[in-house]
Amino acid sequence: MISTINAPLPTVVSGSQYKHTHRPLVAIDCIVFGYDEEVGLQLLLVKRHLDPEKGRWALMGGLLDDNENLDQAAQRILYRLTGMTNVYLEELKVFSHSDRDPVERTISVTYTALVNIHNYEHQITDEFEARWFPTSSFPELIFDHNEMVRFAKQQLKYKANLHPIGFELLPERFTFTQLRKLYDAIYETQLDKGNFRRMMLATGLLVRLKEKDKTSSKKGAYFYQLDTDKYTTKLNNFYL
Amino acid sequence: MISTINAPLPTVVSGSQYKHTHRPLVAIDCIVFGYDEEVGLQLLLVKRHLDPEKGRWALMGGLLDDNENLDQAAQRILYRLTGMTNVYLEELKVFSHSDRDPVERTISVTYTALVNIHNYEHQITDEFEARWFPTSSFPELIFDHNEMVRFAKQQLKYKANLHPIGFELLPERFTFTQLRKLYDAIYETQLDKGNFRRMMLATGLLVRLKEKDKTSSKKGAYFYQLDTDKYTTKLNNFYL
DNA sequence: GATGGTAGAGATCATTCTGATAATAAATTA
DNA sequence: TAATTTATTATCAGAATGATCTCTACCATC
Repeated sequence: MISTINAPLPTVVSGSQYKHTHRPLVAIDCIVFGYDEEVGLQLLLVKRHLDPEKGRWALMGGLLDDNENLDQAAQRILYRLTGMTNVYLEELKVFSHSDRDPVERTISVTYTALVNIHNYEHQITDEFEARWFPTSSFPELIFDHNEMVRFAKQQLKYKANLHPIGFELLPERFTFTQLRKLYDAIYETQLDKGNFRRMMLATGLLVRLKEKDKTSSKKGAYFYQLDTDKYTTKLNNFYL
Repeated sequence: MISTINAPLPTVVSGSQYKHTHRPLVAIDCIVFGYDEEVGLQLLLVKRHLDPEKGRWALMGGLLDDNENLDQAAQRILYRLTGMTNVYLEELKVFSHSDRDPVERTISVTYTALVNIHNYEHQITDEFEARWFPTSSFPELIFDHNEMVRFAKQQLKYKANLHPIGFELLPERFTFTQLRKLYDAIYETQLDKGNFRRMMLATGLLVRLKEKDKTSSKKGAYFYQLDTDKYTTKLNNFYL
């Protein structure tokens, strides 16, 4: 049996506050994945700017403020530490081990995002030395941030299986080879060209453009583009 | 652009605390689903025992204490309000709208569980008037608890699609008809008998017993039992 | 004791999906 | 011209799926 099972229940209201002494800080940590064809799947990190562990690499994190919910806090924190705006962040999991932060009891709500690195090339600020690292090799992180990243990577593979996820990571126009290489990076494998093409086409989410990409082949590969309408309705209806 | 995006970042450490004034309460709310062949899918609720909204129906909720993480808090709270022990609780989502609790800023981490009602028939205490309600019609709940239940029901359908979930809801020995009726309840549909049997057998998770259930048929239906070893390894390997 | 009802347990069949492999197409280079 | 590279399409066998039907055991009733 767990040790705290006999701890007291919260007591009744006094005035306009609950009688409860334990008020932890609530933090948000953002795990942002990007993709680059040269270096593969990438993870965005910043240098921590406060003690303890000042100067070490960490996820983009901050504390929940008054008058904002967690989604808003995640947006704000990511913006203040990296300059990125309009990132689609999704709640991942709460990390709440009682001494995960040595300074003070802090629980952390993690958020994940997938972004196209090159869309933010010029937007990312240098203030906190935000930098991309390959997901296969990045520095040791503070606190339990390593565990957070491990969990997020698992979740990414899992979701990519079910959702036609990952378009966020590519340029607006892309070839099948580019798309397949992205999936290869996520799964750390090599998918079959023909079958991958058939599978992706079967979703009906791709629109073939007239132009071809001649950079990586002599024949030239058609550019494709996401049918954003179908894509959003598909994502939204997924839970039905 | 969101309104709080220019709010301050957390400041540096002073002594052994972060300089941050906003310390919300952290609550846990448990959404427990049960199943009964007579009445279908059920939801466990308790009468709220403190103001405001005292006496109204609510999810089993409480506040996070020192020296416990959220998983432990969820176990403790569920035990103190219902008497249930050893329930497999899973984190669902954090609800954090800044005025979701009128008394004081409180964020709530929700947990879900699936249990076999009849395993807890005698364990559930009367102290907080815990009661089962059909998921199709239960009383209006306090705060944002209705929204929490809605979200949990969606999630349940979604997961039942992918995982061979739901065995928690049945007695240890069950017939195919019982199992199918449970899935019918979750999906609010009528699945085909033959195909359902074939599908479930294909998972290799069921063991046929020698005995038959004669209550609902003259011929008698074989009892089946979950191969718990295979089941747990399957669940654990799902994220790989 | 023949008939029909009921619920369990399988069988069958057409369709689709999937993985693997091969064939074709278009351009470049040796 | 032949070889090479990458893109694209075709083919084929096996698995999975949905719909429908058959068969079995038992009971009730005429």
